[in-house]
Amino acid sequence: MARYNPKETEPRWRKAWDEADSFKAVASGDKPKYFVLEMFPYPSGRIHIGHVRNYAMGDVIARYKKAQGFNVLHPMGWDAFGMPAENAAMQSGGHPRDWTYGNIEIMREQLKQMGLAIDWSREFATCDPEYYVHEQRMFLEFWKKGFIERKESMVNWDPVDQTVLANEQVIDGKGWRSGAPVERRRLSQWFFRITDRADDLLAALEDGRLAGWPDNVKTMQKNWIGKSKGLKMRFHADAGAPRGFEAIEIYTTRPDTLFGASFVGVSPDHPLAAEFAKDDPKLQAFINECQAAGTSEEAIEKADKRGYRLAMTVKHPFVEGKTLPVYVANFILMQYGTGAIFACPAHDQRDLDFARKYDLDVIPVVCPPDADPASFDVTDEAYVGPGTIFNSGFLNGLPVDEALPKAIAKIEEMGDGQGTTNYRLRDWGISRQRYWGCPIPVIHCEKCGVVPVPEQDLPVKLPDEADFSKPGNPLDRNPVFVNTTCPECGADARRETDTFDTFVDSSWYFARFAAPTPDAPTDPEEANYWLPVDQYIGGIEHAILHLLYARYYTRNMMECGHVNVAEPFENLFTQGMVVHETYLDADETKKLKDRWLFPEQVEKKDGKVISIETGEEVIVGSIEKMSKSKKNVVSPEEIAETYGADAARWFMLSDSPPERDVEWSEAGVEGAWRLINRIWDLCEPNAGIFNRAGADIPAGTDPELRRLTHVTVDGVTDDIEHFRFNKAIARLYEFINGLKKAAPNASEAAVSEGLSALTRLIAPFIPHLAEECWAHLGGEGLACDAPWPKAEKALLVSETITMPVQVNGKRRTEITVPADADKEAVEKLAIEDEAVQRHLDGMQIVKLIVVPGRIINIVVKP
RNA sequence: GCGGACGUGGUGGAAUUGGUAUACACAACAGACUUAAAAUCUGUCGCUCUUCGAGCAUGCGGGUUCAAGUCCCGCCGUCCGCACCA
Repeated sequence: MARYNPKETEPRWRKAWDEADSFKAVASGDKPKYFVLEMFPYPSGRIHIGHVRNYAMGDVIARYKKAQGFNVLHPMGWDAFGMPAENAAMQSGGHPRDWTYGNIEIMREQLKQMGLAIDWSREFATCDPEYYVHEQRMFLEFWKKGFIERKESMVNWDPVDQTVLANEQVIDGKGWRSGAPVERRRLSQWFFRITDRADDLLAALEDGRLAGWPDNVKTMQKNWIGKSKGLKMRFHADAGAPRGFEAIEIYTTRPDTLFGASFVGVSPDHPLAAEFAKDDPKLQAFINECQAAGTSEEAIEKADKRGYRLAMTVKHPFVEGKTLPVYVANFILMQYGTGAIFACPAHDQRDLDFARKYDLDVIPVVCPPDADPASFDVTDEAYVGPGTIFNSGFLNGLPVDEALPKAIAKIEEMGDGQGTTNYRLRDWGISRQRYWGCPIPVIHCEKCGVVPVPEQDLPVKLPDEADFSKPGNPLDRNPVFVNTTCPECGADARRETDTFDTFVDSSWYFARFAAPTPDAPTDPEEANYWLPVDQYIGGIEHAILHLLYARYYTRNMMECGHVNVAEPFENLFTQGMVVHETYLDADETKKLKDRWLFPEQVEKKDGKVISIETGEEVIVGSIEKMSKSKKNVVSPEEIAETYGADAARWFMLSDSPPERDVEWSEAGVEGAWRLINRIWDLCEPNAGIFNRAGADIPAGTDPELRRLTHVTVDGVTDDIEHFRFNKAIARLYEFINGLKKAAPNASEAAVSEGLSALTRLIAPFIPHLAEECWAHLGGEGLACDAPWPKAEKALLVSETITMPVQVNGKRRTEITVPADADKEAVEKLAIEDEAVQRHLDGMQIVKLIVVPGRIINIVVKP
C-alpha cells in the first residue's frame, strides 16, 4: 500500500485551487453572501501556531459555508504599521518598511502553505499608501463633520531617549530601553470623539443588535463604557484657597453618602495640585512620585494609597460649620469625572484605606438591612450594599435608591451642582509620536492655525528617510517632510509629524476588503453587498479596544456614506489564546528586553531549565499569550515540514475547545498524522467506488453503518455551526473507526455513502487530503466545490435505547428498552432487573423517577 | 486595584445544559506481525479495598435537589483586558 505523501499531494492541490480560482469572491449571483473574517495579523516575522489556530478556524467556516451553498468572501491582509518595525530598525539599522514588507513576504508564503481558502486578490497592507490615503481622506471628512477634536492629554516621556513610551515600555516606572525614570508630559493631540457615540455604542450592546456576540464581550464593553448616573457639584472653599480655586468641582455616584464625607481629594494631575505645588517643593516632589508610576490606570490603582494634605479646607454642603480637609491623592484619576472626589470612607473601600492611613473620620451613613443603626460600625471593610440612610439629616430613613435623587435635587436647589450622566469611556486619542504609522494630514500655520492638507495633495506619504540612530521621532528632524507652505495663506508652515494610532488602520480594513476601489475608501454598492461581516473571528484580547473602535469608526463611515451598516460584525467568535512559558536569561546586568529566550533556545534537564547556549539555568517566567516581544513563540514549520499542513491544521483544532486558552504542547501531533494515514488507507483500496455504487440504497441495507454515517453528518454539521471543532473531530474519529470496522463486511453502496460523507466532512479541516481522496474515489470536480452532505432524519433514530438505573441516586445497572416504551413499561423493566432487586431487598420504594430516554431513579428507605 | 473568563485521570479534553463522570485523543504498559526496527493491529489504563462486588473522586469548604462537573454562598489558583503592544 502506498503511503500518503503530503509533500507531493499538498502543493499539487493548492495549484489546482489556484488554477480554478476556487476562492475568488465576486459580489454577484443568486447565492446568499457570507463574509468570513479572521482578525488580520501583524507581520511580526514568521507565523506561530497561534496564527495557525486562528486561521484554521476561519478556514473551516469559509469552506463549510461554501459547501453549504453560500457566496463566500474570505480575504487576508496585514496590520502592518506599528512599533515592532521601529524597534527592529533601532536594533538592526534597517528600514521599518523593508522589515515589514520582508516579513509579509515570508508570512504570506507560510499562510499559503496552510492551504487556506482565501481570495488573495484582495490582499493589502495598511502601510500601502493606496490604503492609508483613504484613511487620511476619512480623517479630513470626519474632522469637517465634527467627529474629531484637538486637546491635551498625558503621555509617558522618556527624558533620555527623548521619546514617548507606550505603557508596555514602562517597566517599574522606568523606560525599557534607557532605564531612566519616566515622566508624565502634557501634549496637544488629536482625538476621535467616541464619547459622543457612547450612548449608541452602549444601546446596541443591549437592544439585540449584537445578538451574535458572546455575552462576556458585551459585558466587558458595557463596563468599559461605564455609564453612570451621578452628581457634579462644587465644594466651596472655607480657608486657604488660591485665587481661582474658590470651589472644587467633584463628581460622585454616591451623593446619598454626602453626610459621611470626611475629605475632598484631587488627582495629582489636577490644576489645584499644580497651583499649590508652585510654592511647595514637597508637594511637587509628591506629585512627581505619583507621576512616575506612568499613565496606565492599572499602575495608578494598584499603587499604595497615598496622599498629601493641602493647606486648604472646604465647607460641607449640608452641615453648617463643618469643614473638610483637601488632599492630593494618588488613586484619583484625572481622566474620570472631574478629577476630584469627595470621600466617604465608610462606604468606599479605597476611601476607607486612605482614611485609616491618615487617621480621618469614618462616619457610617448607610445601615445594612439586618443591622441596627445604633451599633452598626465600619472597621476594615467598607459597606457598599443597599440599606437605609442614617446620620444624615434630611436623608434619614430613606433607602439608598431614594436618597440618591433627593440628595441631587437638594444640591441642584442650592445651585451648587447638577445631576449628570458620566461615562468611564474616554475620547480616543489617535496621535502617536512615531514614524511607522499613517501621517496625520494637517499643516500647522502660525497665522491660520491647524489647516487640513488639500484633497489633491493626498496621500501625505511617509518620507523614505528613517534614521533611528538618534533619539526622537525621525519625522521631526526631517526638514523636507516638515517644512511646507500653508495651503491657505501660502506662508511657511510646519507639517504635522504625528501619525495615527494603528487601531485606526484596523477599524475599517474589513470594509476595504469588501469593496476596494482606487478613488474612495469603499465602493459603497459592493460594500453594502458584503457587509456586515457575517462571522468575525479573533482573540479575546481584542474584546474591548479593537472591537469598540471598529464599531465606532463604522458609524462614522456610515454617516459619510461609505457603508450602510452601523455594526460591522454580525457574529463574533473569540477564540482562546495559545499560551506558552516565557524564559528569561538570569543575567540581570542585561536590559530586560534583551533577556527573553525562545523556547528552542532552552532545554529541560533534571527538572531545571537551562540555556542551550550558555548552559546556565534560566528563569522560567509566567505562562502568557505567544508574542514576539517575549519570544515565547513556537513555529508551525517543523510540524508542517514533517507531517504536512493538513496534520498541523487538524492537530491545532483537535482536543481543545476553540474558546479556551491552550498551553502549547506538541504531544499528540503524531496522532493527527496517524489519522491522515488511516483515512487514506480507508480510501486507497476503493478507487472509483463512487462510480460503481448506485445513488439509491435499498432500505434496510447495512443499517448500523448507515446510521453511523448519518449520525456523524448530523453531528459534525451541528458542531461546526457552533464552533465545536474539537467535538467534530472526536466524532470524525469515531466515524473513521466504525467505518473501518464495518467496511469489509458491508455493501459497496453503504461503504461508498460513508466514504463520500467522510471526504466532504473532513474537507474543511484537512482540505488537501479531502481532494486526494475525493479524486481517488471517483468524485466529480473538486472536493472544495462539492455540496455539504445531508443527514436523513429517518436514519438517525435507533430502535432501542440504554438507560441507567439508580437506586437512591447511585447508579446500579443499565437496562435496554425499546425506544417507544412507555413510562410504566420502563418502570417495570427497571424494578425487575436483578441488580436493582439486590438493592431493593428489605426496602420500601418512596419515589420512582423516570426521565424519558435519560435515567431512572428509585428512591427507597428501609 | 477594577472588569471578564477558566479550573475534570499521567496529559489535552467529553458530558445532549440538572440525569450513566472520564466520550475522543495523547502518553504509558502488555501482546501479535517482523531477522530487527519503523509502521500497523489487539488488549489494559482515575484512586482505594476484601477486586465476581463495593467505597471514594470533577481546585478547596459549605448549601439546594430524588439526582450537582453543571445551580447558590464563601475561599484558592491561573489566564485576558485596563485606553501609546497588536
